[in-house]
Amino acid sequence: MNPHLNPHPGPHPGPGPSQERSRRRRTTLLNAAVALLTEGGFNAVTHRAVAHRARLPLAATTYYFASRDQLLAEAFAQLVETELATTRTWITQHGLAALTDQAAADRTRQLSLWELYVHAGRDPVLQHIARRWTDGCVRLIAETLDLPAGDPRARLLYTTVSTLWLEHVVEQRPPGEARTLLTLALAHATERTP
Amino acid sequence: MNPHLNPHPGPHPGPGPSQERSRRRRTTLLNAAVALLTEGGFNAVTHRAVAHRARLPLAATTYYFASRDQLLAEAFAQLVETELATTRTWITQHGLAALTDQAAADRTRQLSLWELYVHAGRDPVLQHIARRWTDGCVRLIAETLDLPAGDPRARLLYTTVSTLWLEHVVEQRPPGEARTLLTLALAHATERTP
DNA sequence: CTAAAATCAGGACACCCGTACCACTTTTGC
DNA sequence: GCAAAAGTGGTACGGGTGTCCTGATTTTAG
Repeated sequence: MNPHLNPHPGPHPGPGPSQERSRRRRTTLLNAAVALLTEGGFNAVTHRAVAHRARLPLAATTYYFASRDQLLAEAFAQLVETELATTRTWITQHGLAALTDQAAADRTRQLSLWELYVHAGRDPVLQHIARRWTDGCVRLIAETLDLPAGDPRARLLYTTVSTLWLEHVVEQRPPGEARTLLTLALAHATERTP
Repeated sequence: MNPHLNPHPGPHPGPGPSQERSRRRRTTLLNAAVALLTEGGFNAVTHRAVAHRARLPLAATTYYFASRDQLLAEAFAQLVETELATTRTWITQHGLAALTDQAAADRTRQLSLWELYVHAGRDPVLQHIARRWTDGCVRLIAETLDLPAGDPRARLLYTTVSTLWLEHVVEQRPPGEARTLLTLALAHATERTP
């Protein structure tokens, strides 16, 4: 009776048929979701809002993503990758000591990143993306300081950076204190390298 | 025409009339909101859920709280005070070095606390409650270490504690590494006090 | 070319939400 | 005692949401 009996429509795995347009639409939707996420954060990512942003019909979102949660998870993953890349170039251009100023640059993006990070505490699927974020940041710091992977000093320095980021994004304190604390932590991490 | 023309009904400021029962009901609602918040976090706090939890009719929530946002704000404030008190007694009982184990004790409560903390980045009303949380924690650490208020070492130590808390709550890593990092940070903060 | 599979698009369903309304009872001030 | 104010509770409204269904259209495979 039904023309297609697929319980979950969606694009089939493997080499799909009309991938050209199809994949483009999917990434368009994902980009729209990320954009909405960074602007209005979390609650702004609805099927309707994403579809409208991508100039696609409502059903497209349910067609390409099994559920809103999966859409949110992929958007979170992409956000993490983007932010890691941004931070990497920031470090090479301005150095570690200026890390606190980076959060000032794109506050709204960091805000939604932390929003999803905390939300990962309730969703095991998001949890490993959250770990990827932490590990990525620690690795970035370790590489910059020429420390071996897993060195507790890099790990410790990151804990300070992380809180300073989060506090700036949430509490919007004047950036002076953050800079002071960061240089202090940086001194601790590098003063005598055994 | 209307028996009461109050645009916002609610209990009037000042010494209300039948305060006995009224105030009790209000705190009952607030406690229910906090309970729901710590269990299901954020989205679980709806007018209906709170009223049902408090075994009160739906209209009670809108009667005692101008809006859901205000209810959430008061619940957040109470959660912060409760958590600060809990942390204070924990420190006096187990010491600073065991702070990371505290997050393990009541993970869900800390989770919702951080949820609202991040949400404060989008709501100026919640922002100063978030500051109260940070300041309270730093003050607690400074007092324990006998450092003057505003000493950057206490502030720096808190940045580490904060991230370790958050990471435990979100990523659920094994607590061993957290303990190691905390003692390391503690050593930095206390090794030579000028 | 043709039939099947994939994709598209619009609408509809069922649910939950915050809040407002309104009749009713209790308490308060005089 | 008595009006007015405060408190109470059941219900309804309007809006937004995720998801599903059902046709029409396009693309692929033989």
